[in-house]
Amino acid sequence: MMDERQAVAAFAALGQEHRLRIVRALVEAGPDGLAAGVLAGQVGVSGTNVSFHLKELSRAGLIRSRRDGRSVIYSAAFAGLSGLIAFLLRDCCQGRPEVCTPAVDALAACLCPPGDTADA
Amino acid sequence: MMDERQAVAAFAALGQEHRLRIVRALVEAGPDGLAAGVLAGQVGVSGTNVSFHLKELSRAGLIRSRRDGRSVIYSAAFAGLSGLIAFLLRDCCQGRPEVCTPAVDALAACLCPPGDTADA
DNA sequence: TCTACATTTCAACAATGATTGAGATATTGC
DNA sequence: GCAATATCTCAATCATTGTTGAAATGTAGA
Repeated sequence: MMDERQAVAAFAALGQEHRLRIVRALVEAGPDGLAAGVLAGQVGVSGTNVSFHLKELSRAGLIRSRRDGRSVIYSAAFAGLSGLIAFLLRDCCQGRPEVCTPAVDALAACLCPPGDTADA
Repeated sequence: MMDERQAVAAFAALGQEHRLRIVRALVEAGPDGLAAGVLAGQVGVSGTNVSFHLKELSRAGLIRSRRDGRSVIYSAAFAGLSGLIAFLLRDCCQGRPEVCTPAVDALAACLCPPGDTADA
């Protein structure tokens, strides 16, 4: 369960043009992810700069990385994204929990495939 | 449909301890909303400061306000929140659109009661 | 091992954002 | 109109954050 501190860090991470583009590119790319250099080109920033932003996003628990040859491949941490949404919308369902709760759960299930845990 | 500029502004607005607390309090409060003074007490900041943050959140389209007597009542802009989530997750459903798309739509429908439009 | 490639670390600067207190505006009841 | 309440605007200060270039690290192939 995500706490306030984590949620603030995650939203702040997304509240930056280049980082939001990175996350969206990774969400779109799916579990296969993208190399740091590819992301730099796609987002339009230098290698140094993309590395800075990727580190921020990792600290916020929104992306994860794995090394593949000389490249580092980044991918979206779907559990982190799902937890963030759940945190924001917790207790949002006054009088209509029968609609909202299943929707949040369905979204979490969709975003978070088996084996993808919240801890990155 | 929310664009990148709006989404960055909205995430940046949520990426601040006091503002995130304000939004969560308003989400929890539901459509009735809360007065600025009540929010200041609940979040733990001065009146001057809560006013600054409320303005930021309004600019980001995440809250709306109405005057009631000498108080100004703020409430969550559920359409804005829903649009933000949809923006973040657009194209998130490689191979499984049958799961993800309905979940996003259901959440939007839950958050956005009839008559609550995105432009605030 | 040597060279090329991919990414990260580091230090410095510029830009942006949060907080505060004093004063201004708007609303209500006497 | 006057006093009290609620909120907002403004200017100044302080802290955080984004960007850049140079140098360091790690990896693959000749």
